[in-house]
Amino acid sequence: MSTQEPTDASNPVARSRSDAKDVARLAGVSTATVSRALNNPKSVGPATRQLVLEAAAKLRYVPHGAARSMRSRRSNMIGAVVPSFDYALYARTTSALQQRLDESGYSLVLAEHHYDLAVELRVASQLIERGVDAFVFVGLDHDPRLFSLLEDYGRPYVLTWGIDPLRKHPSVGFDNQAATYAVTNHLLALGHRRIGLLSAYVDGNDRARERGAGVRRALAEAGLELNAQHVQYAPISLQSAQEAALRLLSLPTPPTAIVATNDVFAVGAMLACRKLGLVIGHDISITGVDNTDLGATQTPGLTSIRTPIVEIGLAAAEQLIARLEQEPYNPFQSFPIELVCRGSTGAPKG
Amino acid sequence: MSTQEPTDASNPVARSRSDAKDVARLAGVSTATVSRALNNPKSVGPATRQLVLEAAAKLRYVPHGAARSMRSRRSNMIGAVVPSFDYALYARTTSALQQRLDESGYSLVLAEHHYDLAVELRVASQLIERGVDAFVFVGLDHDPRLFSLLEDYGRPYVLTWGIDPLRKHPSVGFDNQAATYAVTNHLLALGHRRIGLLSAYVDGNDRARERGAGVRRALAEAGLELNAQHVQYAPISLQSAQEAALRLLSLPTPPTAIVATNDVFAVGAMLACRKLGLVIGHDISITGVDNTDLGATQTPGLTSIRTPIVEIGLAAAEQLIARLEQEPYNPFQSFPIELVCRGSTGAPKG
DNA sequence: CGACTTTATGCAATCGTTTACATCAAATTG
DNA sequence: CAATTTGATGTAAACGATTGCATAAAGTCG
Repeated sequence: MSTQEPTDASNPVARSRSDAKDVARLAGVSTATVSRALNNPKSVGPATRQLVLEAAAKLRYVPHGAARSMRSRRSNMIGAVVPSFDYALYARTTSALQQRLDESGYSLVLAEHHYDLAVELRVASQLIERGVDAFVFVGLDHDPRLFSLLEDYGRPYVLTWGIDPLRKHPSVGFDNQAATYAVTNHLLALGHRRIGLLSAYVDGNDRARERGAGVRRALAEAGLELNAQHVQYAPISLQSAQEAALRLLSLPTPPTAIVATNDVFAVGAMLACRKLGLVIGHDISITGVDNTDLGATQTPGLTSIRTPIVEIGLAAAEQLIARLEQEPYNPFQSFPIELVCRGSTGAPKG
Repeated sequence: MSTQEPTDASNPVARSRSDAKDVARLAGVSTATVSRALNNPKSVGPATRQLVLEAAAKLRYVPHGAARSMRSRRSNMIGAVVPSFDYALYARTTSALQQRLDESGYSLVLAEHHYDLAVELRVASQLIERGVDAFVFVGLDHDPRLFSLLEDYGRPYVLTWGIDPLRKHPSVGFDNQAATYAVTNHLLALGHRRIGLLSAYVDGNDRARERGAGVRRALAEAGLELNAQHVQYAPISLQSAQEAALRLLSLPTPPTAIVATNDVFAVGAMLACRKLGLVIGHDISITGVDNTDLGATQTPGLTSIRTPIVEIGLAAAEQLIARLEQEPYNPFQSFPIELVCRGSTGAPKG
């Protein structure tokens, strides 16, 4: 080891570790050559390279990333800021993202904001401090200061789960409005006329807003409209979705079908129906969005929209990697969605 | 800005940003004072502090973490290495972990190893390179070289989802064996004698191994044993669990109850039963472990074991923070579990 | 074979903080 | 009030890589 201070007992982290100097000494070369042998192998002679590689292996040398990123201004870390992990969806997208990044030697730094755009701004700044090279965000709604920050610090980013209609911010996703438009038309075709909407809060949540708009558009085209009483908002949890659905179902003239803006809400609604003894798919129809296992395994199965959960993660990773490595990339990527019909929808009872 | 190079066009990351020198200049102090004002406020005069804070705010100063961790040998990043995120469980634990870390100013760096301990070793080394101060791992089974690496680089760590029986490695979790022991006894009490086991592969997976052992122990105490034919192993996915369950159920004398080592397997088994037209809770009983929403919302509800999913994440975070800040901590923490009975279990048909 | 190119390597500056040490003014004390 | 302590600030040396530039050795060509 380079330094032999009396092992710094006050710091539980720092410890003996071999550095480039140690490797250089053992290999009988300079630290410059060590760096080159490791990062740009073809720039050193084959014999030297071999020597360095062996020395590095023998010393179990792990380069000091902070030192590297200080000089090279790159950390090889990507930050992902998602609303929440409890929501299995973002976990799956993030998993795909992480895998793809790992393949290219990048690590993922993760943060949640729990649907609070101010928190999002704060954690993004924290991640810049940690040195992440680029960002993945969820959704199109963000604090304008977030974009200034990213601009100031020159950090590439990509928005996910939606496509920026103004084509101002690179984004990968799909048409959220089309998702609920499709399920609503499906319900209309079955004969439903009184349709309820179970939605996440729309403030700062463009996905929820668009999904609500999809319902309204489909209804409008059928000459109907969404009764204000037939709309309920709730935080994303089974429990609160269930409560919200109960409110809908206890109305004097309850809807014959409930469109939920995601599968969690839909399953919450199913719980409410079971509690009330309603036969799902017969007494009432329910639809979700995202086609998760949670919905698919219900009895009856939940009619839903397959969304590009994994594709979004992969595409986001690939776009950022391409940008960081100065390769061509497609800043706007939209994936198709698909209606998946299961037993939770049927003709209205009357 | 300190440097005014012709904006380095070859690097998509680096850009203009203000540094401590800029803040120092604007505040009319030295960089040392800037650092002190920001990190150890009471070590500078109140007027100076104010001046520095204002300058920093005006310049939207974000410290350069790499430079800091280079000098101070701390990155304030914690690494979490989990098997997979697709499995909602680890996502929830990680979410809790992330939140608790965030509260104390730490960031979470994430990696998955997909049940491959060699990959785990590789990503851990990668995270050391990124400079993480401490680690969270899942489970007790690890490559011995992982521990040498952590030792060499002096990185504190905590194992989760199990308690090291040898008390060698700090760990927070619960008694996995007790979980399946409890459900098996529940089934035995209902009168079941032919019990099947649906398990994850046990290689490198102590949780699965222990959960299998719990079943065997309960059976042994009842003078029974687990028929080799009645054990099926599968990767963790609904699809493969369903297939494995179908194999169990197509035996000449199929089990009257299936203990799954987790809820995903159990729900997979439920799908298999539905496919065969078996009435769950009557023709066959099924149990899971972890008490997830996926199981709880099935019809009938899945009998399962509530495990400390969130508690583990919080405790892991707290232990590591305490260690990093040289405060007392409890290296071994075991949480209670609880049997949750629902409709998926009942007396055997015969 | 001399002039010139190419290739491999070393030297040393540099990245942006933190922090030990030096300095100086103000406050405290016998 | 001189001596000494205290507190606030500045100076400059780290931290461990990367990389532009210099240099030396080897290869090329007319």
